[in-house]
Amino acid sequence: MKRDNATYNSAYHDKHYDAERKEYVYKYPHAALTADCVIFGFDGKDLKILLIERGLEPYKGMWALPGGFMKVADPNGKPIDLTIEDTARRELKEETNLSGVYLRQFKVFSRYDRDPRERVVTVAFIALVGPDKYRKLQAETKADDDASNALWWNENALPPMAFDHAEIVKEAKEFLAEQIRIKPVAFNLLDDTFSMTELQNVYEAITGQSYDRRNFQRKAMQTGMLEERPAASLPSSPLTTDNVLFSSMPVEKSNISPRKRKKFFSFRSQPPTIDSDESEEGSIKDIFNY
Amino acid sequence: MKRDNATYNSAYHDKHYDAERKEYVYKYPHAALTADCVIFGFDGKDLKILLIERGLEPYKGMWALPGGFMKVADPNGKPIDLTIEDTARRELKEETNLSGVYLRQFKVFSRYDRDPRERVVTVAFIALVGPDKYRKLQAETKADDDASNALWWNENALPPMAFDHAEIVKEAKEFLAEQIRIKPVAFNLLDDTFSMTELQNVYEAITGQSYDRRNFQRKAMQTGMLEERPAASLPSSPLTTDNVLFSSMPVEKSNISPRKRKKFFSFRSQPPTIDSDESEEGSIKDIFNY
DNA sequence: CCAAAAGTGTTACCTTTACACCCATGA
DNA sequence: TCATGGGTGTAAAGGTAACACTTTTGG
Repeated sequence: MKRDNATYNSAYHDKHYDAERKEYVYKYPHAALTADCVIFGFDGKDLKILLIERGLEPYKGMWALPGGFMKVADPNGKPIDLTIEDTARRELKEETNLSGVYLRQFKVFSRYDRDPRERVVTVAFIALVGPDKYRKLQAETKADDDASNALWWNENALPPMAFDHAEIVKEAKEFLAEQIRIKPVAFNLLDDTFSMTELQNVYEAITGQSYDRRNFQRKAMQTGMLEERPAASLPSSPLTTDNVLFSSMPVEKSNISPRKRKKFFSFRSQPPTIDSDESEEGSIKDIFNY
Repeated sequence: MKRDNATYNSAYHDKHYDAERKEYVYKYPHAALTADCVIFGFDGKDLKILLIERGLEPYKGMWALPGGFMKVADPNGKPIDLTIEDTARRELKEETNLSGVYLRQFKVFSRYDRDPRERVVTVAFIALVGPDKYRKLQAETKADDDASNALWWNENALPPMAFDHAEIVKEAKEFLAEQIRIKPVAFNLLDDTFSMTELQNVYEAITGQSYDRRNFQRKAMQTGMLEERPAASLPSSPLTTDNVLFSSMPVEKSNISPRKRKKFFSFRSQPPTIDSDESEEGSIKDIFNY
């Protein structure tokens, strides 16, 4: 059992900044670090993934995930204190103008030959975008007609992709399918206010299963995480779009409607918690799942 | 919407190997990449975590997770094709002499100041070790009496740790607790043959809950993942240890024992699959869990 | 011999599933 | 008016939780 990495460990950090030539010199080679985002968008019915057309070699003209390098120092060599999450957030903003969206790292991809230029290790993220922002982004990229190089693709009909991005997308979908079973992440694919059908569509799109409408609704309400939104409090969305199948923010008809109307809900992050005491013994419902 | 990272992207890869000075020169600074392992060991009753006492600054004398740098090229500058997983596996072997154990990355830690020497980003892994290897390792480190710097710690009584390793361990425990609910990872904390009590102890240690013995057993068998191991086929373990509370490999008393005896099981990775047809409609049992 | 572990089954309760009809809305 | 979406309840089946006594094992 040799536990002595002394030489390697100490020497590894031999490095300096050559201020004159503006270069960084290391005793040992370093891989480059990037953040790549698999952005899932929900239009009310289907799941989409946002891809960007590459304008540069390698893989010029192919589609790729938004992403970029983690910056460790500014042009003067001064260190920058941004994490890999910050990097992902920055790329989202720069490449797609998205901000305030759910963002979560899920896996590191480090195959030796995944980038032909140099050794590049990437931290892959998923981002989740609701119908509002989905349509807003779609409208923006459409307006940007000369070089509209960002596009929402149906998650089941993706184009050939650069680097190992097809593999990253595949794993992102698996990760999302796993997460939605055990955590309330679906709400990040919805607007503040949404219909039960939209919620169900999210689940069906991600899991690939279909559910009984009534049972789904009952189960969803039983979680205590949903709050029925009074019709009067529906925010009116001035946004007009072209081909919207499921409007999540219906225009209110001067809020008089004595008849039945579609119900809307919002997500209540913490359940009413009227629970009384905690028992010592836990449920074994989930044991050996999957 | 500015999607043009052209300059940055192309310039980022300016780099070369100065063969004469044996140095690596980059136009942009690169972070160092490491793999750190949270090794969970199960002694038949409790969960332990393996830590290593640092022999070098920084944090000399403190306890830390086994881990090390991803090597990107050999001393002659020739590229090495090892992934971050390979790096974790290598460190496990070098620092603890463990091999063939369950290993899985779970999160990247990239805080700016997590290493005082240079910018270091780490990919954190969990490793799972069953009682056999647990005891073997404990014996080895005990024999190594002059500088035994590797130790199993009770997961609930850990010493102060170097770097941000306390945070990494905390998240590793959360990750493991999440995983065990949805995937059959518990078997990686057990030997090939184990008792039902051991299996239950794993679940109780990780989830922090207690279960009814009979219900647990029935549920476990219903999964179809367990195979009862005939007493005759019990492998005899020549390993002798000092203070073993739950021997997972009982010494056979010349395999004659007309009376009842403790049952043992092994993990059957794929259930008998005598299932007939798949229905279109899926279960909604798991919706909104957590 | 004693203490602690481990084998075993049944019942009540709760959750899940399957299923049909009517009304509202918009084309 | 016709097609589609969406609101609503009940009963049967299946799964979970609670529970006690006896035998075995090891000290």
